[in-house]
Amino acid sequence: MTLTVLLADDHAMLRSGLRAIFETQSDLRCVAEVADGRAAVTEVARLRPDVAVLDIRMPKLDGLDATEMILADPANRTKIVLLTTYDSDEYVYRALNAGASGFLLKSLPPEELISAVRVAARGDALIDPSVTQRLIARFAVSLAPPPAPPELALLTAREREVLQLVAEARSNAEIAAQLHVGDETVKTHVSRVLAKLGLRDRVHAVAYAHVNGLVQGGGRS
Amino acid sequence: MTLTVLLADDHAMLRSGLRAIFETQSDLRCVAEVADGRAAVTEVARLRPDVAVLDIRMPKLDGLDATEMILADPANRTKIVLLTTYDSDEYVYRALNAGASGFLLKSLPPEELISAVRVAARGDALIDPSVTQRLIARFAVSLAPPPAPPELALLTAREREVLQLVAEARSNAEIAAQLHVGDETVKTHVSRVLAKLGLRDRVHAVAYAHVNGLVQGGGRS
DNA sequence: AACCTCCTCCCCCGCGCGGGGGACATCCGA
DNA sequence: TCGGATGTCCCCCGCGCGGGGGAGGAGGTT
Repeated sequence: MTLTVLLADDHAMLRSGLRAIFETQSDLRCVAEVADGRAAVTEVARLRPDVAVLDIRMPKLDGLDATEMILADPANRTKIVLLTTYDSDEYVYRALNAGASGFLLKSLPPEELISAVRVAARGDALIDPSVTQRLIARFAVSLAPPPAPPELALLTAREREVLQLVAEARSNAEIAAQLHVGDETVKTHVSRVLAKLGLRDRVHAVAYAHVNGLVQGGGRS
Repeated sequence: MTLTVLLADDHAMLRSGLRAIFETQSDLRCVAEVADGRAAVTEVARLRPDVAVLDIRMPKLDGLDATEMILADPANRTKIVLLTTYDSDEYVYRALNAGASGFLLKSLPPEELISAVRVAARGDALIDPSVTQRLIARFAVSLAPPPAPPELALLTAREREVLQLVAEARSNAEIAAQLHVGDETVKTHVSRVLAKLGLRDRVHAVAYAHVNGLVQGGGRS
């Protein structure tokens, strides 16, 4: 399986260099070279390469805008690896938001770039280590799971357990069976949960649980 | 300049394997091997290695807790590289929050681990590509709404509208008022939605909507 | 014209659900 | 030792809900 690569950089010399590097790898094939972002977008749409390596600083359309345009079209399956000389936080932020699969500095050893292309092609992502450090510091906070609302502390362990099951749309009878208790017991627990959390009915309970991240998949965010 | 490394894993075999790998590198020296997290903490404090490679699953104290304890002491300049077999999001979150300089899966090729140790030693950070991808996805929440399930196409515009409101735990009467129609109409819509989506009742509809990201703040995820 | 989809509204009927009570057991801390 | 919290089970009652029908009108295609 050979991977097709598109190269976009406004310096012909750098393009030749990268192309030479890629050609040392039997499984990589450089199918296009372009000198600006607009050409990158059109050529990606035409050739559908597996990976596009884009410089950020380019004429007409910079690498970030090109990334956004390429990934905005769901017909494109091309993975984007961005190259830059300067690792400004702003660049990184936009690149990740646009959905790039790689953010690398030009100071990176060539063999790392090769490996990054393969990583991107298989659907994973790679960020330059010097950037990763700052990224961790800055966004570890934003990964924090939604804070558990304080009123949850009012619930007993059993009640939280029941709430979990209610959130999964289980009926009282199903919950009773699963917990090996009578359904009247479940009704009592549910009633207490609703009273303690100030919810009207189990429908509100389901929404509450999902909004507050008490359930998996839910709520993605 | 030779880098000193501490190795922590509860499997002696894996330790030996990693040690052997490190010893192929002239600039790396494995100064200690420990089998649990508590020993890792004390040995790091005693030996002050440049880098500590910790397995996450360890007796007494897991790698994450050990990382937190080590980095909590400002006297330690040791960088932490975490190893794990499973890349649960919870692990990643805790690792990054604790300030680890590396988060790698054991499936990683050995030479990558070597390079990760050097990266960590110079103050940068490296995250396993397969994890990075999800990290980016989570970071760029706005651009990664969960793909809408195909059966949603079966719904008419009105029905989707009603489903939205159902997902927000609105009662039929409330929905009727908001849409300025009779409540019997709403009942019809809800019935059609349930039938088309194969859901038993509105409770399931609420869970469905949240799981599939039809509501804001659903899922966490 | 006939036909279809969609939105709208109406009927009856059964049932799960939630609130209002109460009861009895265990465990634990005052 | 007494009480409080918790978990378990039971009663009755009202009601929102969902399925089963039916029906009319608007807007579109054939």
